[in-house]
Amino acid sequence: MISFEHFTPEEGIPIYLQIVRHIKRGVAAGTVVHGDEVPSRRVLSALLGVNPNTIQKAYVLLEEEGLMASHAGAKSYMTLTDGRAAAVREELLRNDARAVIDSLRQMGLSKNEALSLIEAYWE
Amino acid sequence: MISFEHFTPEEGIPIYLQIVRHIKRGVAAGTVVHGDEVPSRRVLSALLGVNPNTIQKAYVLLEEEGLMASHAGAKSYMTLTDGRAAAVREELLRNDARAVIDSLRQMGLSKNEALSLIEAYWE
DNA sequence: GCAACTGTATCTGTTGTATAATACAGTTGA
DNA sequence: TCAACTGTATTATACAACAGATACAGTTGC
Repeated sequence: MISFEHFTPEEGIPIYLQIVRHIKRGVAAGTVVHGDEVPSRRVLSALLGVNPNTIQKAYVLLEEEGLMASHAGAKSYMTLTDGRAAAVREELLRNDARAVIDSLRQMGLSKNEALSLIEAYWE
Repeated sequence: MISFEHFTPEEGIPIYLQIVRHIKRGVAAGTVVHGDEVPSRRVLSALLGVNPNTIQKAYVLLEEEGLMASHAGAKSYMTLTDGRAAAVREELLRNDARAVIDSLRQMGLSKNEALSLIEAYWE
C-alpha cells in the first residue's frame, strides 16, 4: 500500500497535482513499485481531508500516463514496467534541474555559485 | 527603464505573477536598481499583448511589498534600499534551493548526487 | 445473496484569472 | 494653456480550475 505519511500539502498548488507528484516521486525513489496497492478514493480522501473527486482527478491523470490501473468495484494498483519507472525518474530530475537552473541563471549566478547554494541549504 | 526583452511567458502560471517574478529576479540580479523607471501600464500591456488590468495587478503586488511606487499622473519607479534588494535576492535563492532540495531528497538522491545533477544540466 | 467495500459519473458552486469598455484625475513638457 | 501622456477606479463578462455533494454501478468475500 502506497504511503502518504510524509505527504505535506503545500498551498498554491492544486491538491490533485500534489498527489500525482507525491506518487511519481515515490516511483522515482523506488519506494513505489509495480503491483503496489493504491489507497481507495474514499480512504485517501478521508485521510487527507479532501473530496473523493479530488483524489479521482489525481488517479485519472496517473491512469492516463499508464502508471496505475483501476477497475470498477476492485482495488487499484500501480502498473510500472522498469523502463516506465526509469522514465518517470528522468523526467522529474530533468524538470527539477531545468527549473532551478533557469531561475538561478536569471539571478546572475555562476555554476559554482549555484552548487555552493545547494550545498549550503542541503543541511 | 526595466527591460522585458527576455521575458518569456510560461503557461500554467498567471501572467501577473510572472511579471512580478521577472522584476524580482532583475532586482536579485542587480539589473534592476533603485530609481529605475517602470514601464507604464498601457505600454507594457501593449508590449506583452495583455490587458492593462493584468499589468496593474502585478504592479499593485510590487507596491504592497514596497519595491515600487506609483503616483497618479506620473511615471512609476523602483524604490529599493540596499537592504531590501538583498532581502529579495535571499528570498528567491532560498525558495529555489528549498524547492529543488525537497524534491531531490524525496526522490532519494544524496547531496553529491544532487550536485552532480545540477552540474550535468548546467551546460 | 448480500453487506461492504470498490470505481465511476453528473451536477453544482466558488474562486481565480483575464478581458473589455469606460471614466476620471493628476503630471509633464512644449 | 493644453495635448499627451501618466495612474486609478468601476463595472461587466467570460472562462476555466478546483472542489464538494450526491447518486449509480461493479467486485469481493463471507
